[in-house]
Amino acid sequence: MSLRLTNTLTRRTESFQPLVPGEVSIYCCGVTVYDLCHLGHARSYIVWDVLRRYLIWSGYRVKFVQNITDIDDKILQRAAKEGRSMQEVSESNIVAFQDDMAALNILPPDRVPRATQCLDAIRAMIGELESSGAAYSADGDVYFAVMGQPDYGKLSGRSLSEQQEGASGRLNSEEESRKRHPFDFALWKGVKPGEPSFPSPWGPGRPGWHIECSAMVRQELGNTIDIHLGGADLIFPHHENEIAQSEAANAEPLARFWLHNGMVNVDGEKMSKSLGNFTTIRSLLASGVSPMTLRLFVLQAHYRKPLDFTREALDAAATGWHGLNEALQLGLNPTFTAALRWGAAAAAAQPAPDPDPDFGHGHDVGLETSRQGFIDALDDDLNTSAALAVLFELARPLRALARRLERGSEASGEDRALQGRWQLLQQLSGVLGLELEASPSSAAEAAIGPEPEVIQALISERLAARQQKRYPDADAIRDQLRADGIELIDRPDGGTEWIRR
RNA sequence: GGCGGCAUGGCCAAGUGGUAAGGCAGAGGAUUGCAAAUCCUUUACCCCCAGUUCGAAUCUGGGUGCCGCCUCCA
Repeated sequence: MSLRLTNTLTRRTESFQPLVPGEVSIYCCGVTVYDLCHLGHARSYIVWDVLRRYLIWSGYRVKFVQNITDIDDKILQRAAKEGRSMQEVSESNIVAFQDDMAALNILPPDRVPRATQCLDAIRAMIGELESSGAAYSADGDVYFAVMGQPDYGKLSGRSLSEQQEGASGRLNSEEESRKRHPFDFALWKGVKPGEPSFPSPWGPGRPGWHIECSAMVRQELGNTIDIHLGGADLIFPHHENEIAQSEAANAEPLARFWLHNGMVNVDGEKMSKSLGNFTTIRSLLASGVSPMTLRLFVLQAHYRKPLDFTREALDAAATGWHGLNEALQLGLNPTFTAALRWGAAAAAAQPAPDPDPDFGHGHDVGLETSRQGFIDALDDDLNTSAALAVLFELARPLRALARRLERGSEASGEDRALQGRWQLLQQLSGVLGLELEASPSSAAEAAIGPEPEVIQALISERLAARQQKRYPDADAIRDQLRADGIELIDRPDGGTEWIRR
């Protein structure tokens, strides 16, 4: 079996084969940088990051382009409100966006074109569309004429005739009156007083929203790309219009596969900047939600379905990630690897660039089954939920082992034999971008709570109480330490360990 | 009004014809002075009605509820 993806264009799940064998070209619609990114953006980019990592892991050479819209009405509004220039607003939000993406372990795109840096390509394409009659200019604006495109609406499943009535009610603004058809959209907007502008054959102004993507795709990746990505809210009008422009200009299909991710909902409603019901990525991270928890939260649902954002679901993901993290610690924590005699090879193991076809041959057959289960899951239209189930099953004994070692147990020969399982878990987790984080007992958290000397003193006190069978006193000490986040573990040999929780 | 999607246990969520993955939470047992951890066991009339079929959560028709897009939005 091979990768199958649900293509919005055909409304079917189809077998994916790139145009050029071994190479995949991907364009992903990026953000308009007028504000910080929220969980909805995180979902989208996490999901596409997994697609990209999976393709790379499968052996493809992937070229991944993602734009940044740095000129737009909203940015101008924000700039006016804050007394800053459009560039200042864009720049600060671009930096914040890139920080957020890095924090979420999302691979940076190969190319990140910005609208303001692609004006030549944009103007060239508008010029072509105007010359061919696909677009027309009107009072310094240039509009795309949808009536000239017989297949307009093929992505979103709308027909112009059916939509006309509903749309006619919006013919009120000055801009609308310049359009020949209500669905016509601006390729170039003539400058208005007080706005920044760029020169063009149609007079000073700035590009419309949709044209930048068409121009960038052609410039960076060519006329036809393998996969075009974006949120489901972009299907209409943005992607529909991209198709119209690109295909009118190039006379070739824009993209072979159109993939769209579902929205993040809050109380059953879409999280969005305009509704104001959003939680930004950085506020989530600042509130103590780990990046990997966020990834797990997102990947537990199928990418095309709506995902409800609730505190409970996030907490469940945090606990779930904690368990996976414990298993991943096993091969990367020097104390554990020493106990298991796994050696440097284990610590150095990284996700392999390709699936190892020999894996499992002469090894644990169960591991090969797991590996294949993981591949089958992702091949099935990126069923990350099913892929995670494989990871959790791989992790279960590793996690148990890590906990036993943490509590001072000796490693058995059987434990040492789990190295291959750990390596597979690490490799597959990496495909989902789930990677080890500092353990909770890291230096930062160790600074909180009682000093080790104090704890030891209390443990001694408790030991005395236990020896005298004054159990209520002993338990009082346990409870007191627990309130301070310290858990006591009595070992069979009579010793007492403690860990911070 | 038009187009599209969704409804699975306490919560989240896979599963598209052969009686239901996984995560979180819960219960019982073993073990422990008590704990912790570990191990074992365990928790589903798949929104409703009708139909197709030997057999349906899964297909068809109808109904109900919810959501997205049709204006900027990942």
